[in-house]
Amino acid sequence: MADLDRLAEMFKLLGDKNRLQIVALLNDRELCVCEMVELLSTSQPNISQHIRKLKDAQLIKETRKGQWNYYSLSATDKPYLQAVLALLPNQEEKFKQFTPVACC
Amino acid sequence: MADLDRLAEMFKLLGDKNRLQIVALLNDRELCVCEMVELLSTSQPNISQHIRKLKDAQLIKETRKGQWNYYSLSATDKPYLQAVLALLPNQEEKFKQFTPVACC
DNA sequence: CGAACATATAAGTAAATAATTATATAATCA
DNA sequence: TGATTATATAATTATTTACTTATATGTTCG
Repeated sequence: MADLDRLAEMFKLLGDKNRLQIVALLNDRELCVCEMVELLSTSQPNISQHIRKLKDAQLIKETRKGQWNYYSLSATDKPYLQAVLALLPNQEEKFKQFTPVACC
Repeated sequence: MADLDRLAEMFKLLGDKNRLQIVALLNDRELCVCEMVELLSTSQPNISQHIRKLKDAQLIKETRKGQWNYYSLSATDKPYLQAVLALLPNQEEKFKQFTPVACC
């Protein structure tokens, strides 16, 4: 596949509000699924499915800690990704308003 | 709309093979519709519709020259766009293989 | 072991999107 | 003016995508 096509694939992946929000949050710190559910106010399966797409594209990686799956950005030195991360607005506010729920 | 949402919108717009190709080509030089039809090997209405989306988002601008509509990148100093353009692979090869058709 | 919890996956549904086909508009030129 | 060319728009169809609901898997802990 041509460079341009792969770039389009990446843009498509990031061209979703929820997925881009996940990437932006992970740019600050790693998170488990239930934290993302809280932060994005959506359902657990919805988060899990977006995560899978990001993982399939190797944008994020998973580390299990007990019963929790934590996710973090993977290969931040990967071509393109660094440039994209630089565009993301800071997510401090999101975290400030965030009161961790029982699960995590 | 939040910064992040607008960024997602832009990624979605660029997350299409054909539209990204158009932007990449326009990064080299302005083109009329029939040239894009040739270069992308797709139908004229298909090109026109992608162009409309790019124009609505003010990524490209139109200048009519006689019966031809030429398009070029608009406001290349716009936030984000410059960073995105820097990621685009060079399109020289595409132009080399391109033999302009009767129309233009 | 079995209940409770965290997460993933599968199946189904609804909405959005791209592409095609058909038609309209606008400019040129004989 | 009428034919031709370039392009836009509208209508339709097909595909893709996101989301929901339901269920399965894996871990912890009594």
